[in-house]
Amino acid sequence: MEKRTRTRFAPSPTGPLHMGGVRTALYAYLFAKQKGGDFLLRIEDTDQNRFVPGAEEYIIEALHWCGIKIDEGVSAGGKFSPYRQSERKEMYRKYAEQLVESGHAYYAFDASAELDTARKLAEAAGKTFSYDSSSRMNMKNSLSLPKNETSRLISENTPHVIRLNVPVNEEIRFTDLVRGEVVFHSNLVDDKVLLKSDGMPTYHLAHIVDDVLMEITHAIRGEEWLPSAPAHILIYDFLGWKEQMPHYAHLPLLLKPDGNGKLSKRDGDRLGFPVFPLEWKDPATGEISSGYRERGYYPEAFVNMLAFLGWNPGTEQEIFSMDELIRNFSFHHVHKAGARFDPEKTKWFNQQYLHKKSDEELAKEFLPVVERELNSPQSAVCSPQFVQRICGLVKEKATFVSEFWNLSSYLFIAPSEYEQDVITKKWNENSSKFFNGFIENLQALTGFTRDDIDKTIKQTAADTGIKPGEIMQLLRVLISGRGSGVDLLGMMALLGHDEVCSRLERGLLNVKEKVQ
RNA sequence: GGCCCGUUCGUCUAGGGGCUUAGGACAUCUCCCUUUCACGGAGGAAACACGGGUUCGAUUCCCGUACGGGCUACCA
Repeated sequence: MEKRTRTRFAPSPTGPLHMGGVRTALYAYLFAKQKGGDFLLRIEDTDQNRFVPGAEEYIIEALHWCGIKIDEGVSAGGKFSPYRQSERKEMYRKYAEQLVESGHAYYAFDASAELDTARKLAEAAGKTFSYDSSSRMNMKNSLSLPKNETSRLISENTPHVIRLNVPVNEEIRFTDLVRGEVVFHSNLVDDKVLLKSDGMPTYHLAHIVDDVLMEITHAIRGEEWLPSAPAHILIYDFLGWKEQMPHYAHLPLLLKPDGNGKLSKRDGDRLGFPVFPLEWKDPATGEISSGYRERGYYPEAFVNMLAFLGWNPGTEQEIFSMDELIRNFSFHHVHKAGARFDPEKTKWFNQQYLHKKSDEELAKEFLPVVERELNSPQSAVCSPQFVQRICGLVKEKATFVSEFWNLSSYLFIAPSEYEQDVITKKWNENSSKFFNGFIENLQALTGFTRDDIDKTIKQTAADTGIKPGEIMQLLRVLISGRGSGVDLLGMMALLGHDEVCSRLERGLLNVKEKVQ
């Protein structure tokens, strides 16, 4: 029987989750769900120096906002608890020691100052220091030191790490889910630290132990891990875990919209788009980084956009719900090259989702804004029905609900000022003639549908011998104060007979004063 | 510098020896619709990094070069 598919997202709580991280989580989630498996959240907090308070909560909230459900792990619990590596600290030593015993790892006593010296020395010679088969016998470790010396140092509690003993002249190969077969030469892999002197494992050891213990079947992570993958393959092998080793998938990175390099927090500030799903306030500096949620993006749009950064369905469909993404996701369609991020396309996705919402749904979002702006929740113009109709009128012109108020405030509040440019340019004796007649005809009207209004305009124009085109924009200004806006006839029908007539009268009065 | 990964319109990408006049989307331009703006519709401009092979034939396979990215910590 096939093993149950289990993927995990394993971030470090060193700050807010970057959108690249969200995408990694998303792909892992999509794959697990497609296979009917589990998606776990594991927190990799083995570096106490980089721990940032609030980061873990942020990660959980961000995944939740995106609609990525955690089946197991931090915040959800599960039978492999705990899921925070700092709480699993004691479990890792055993495996590191096992590797030392089998000769696949060794104790190293080099102080950080000594390592620095070695690096500087190499640098001066135009080389890069690497703690590996070429240098390890010149360093202070249980391979280079006599046995009794090692025992003495250990018994005296000399600070030490455990390093991987990488074999010489071996080819290390593995199959990556997005890149196919990848080959590395062992001589180029350094003797990575497995267990730090504070007793904490490094990422290299910890993620392997946890992935095996938690029965992870697919390890999905960013491309930055590809160079250390051979070391990981070696560790699985040395621990006797070849069978349990998950399939690896290394995802392409997200690149800056302009210039060189990978997408960073600074690009967002510089180019004015969020890099984070949620707003984040740095606890140390108080600095605030904006988030997609606070900018008014729908999580569905954000997720849809993110899914397409490096993956495509192979068809021409672009709008995908989470369920559709789950059904269609495939590593075969994950692109190998890094993806340059385009904030413009993100807006387009949001616009698509906004347009798909019903007027009723939009009204629910917009009503609180209206009440706040008008400062009077009881007002008749605040009625849900009225707001809903405005949403219908305005949504085609918007990308975010947050634009609705600017696009429609004149429907709630009669204008007190009138766009002078338009009046200056278009107002003449004919207009005067037309509007005098128009107001009378309007007042006599019993019905007030778009059609009724349309007919009245045409009739009045014909009677006064004026082309409708000459007065349409003036009519708009008289009623809304603005030279452009939502569909004019729709707007008048919505405002209703009495409101339109009174706005028209006031507008006319105002214009006549100005013109004389 | 060394090592690894990559390279199709400005951007995200489809395609992967002949089905291609290289398809779609964003952005851009033109027109239509709307007597506004937007939406929508129609159309335009726009790409296989370069050089060698392999082959009857290469954007597709191989090699090299260039360019881009990543890694090169007791960080993940």
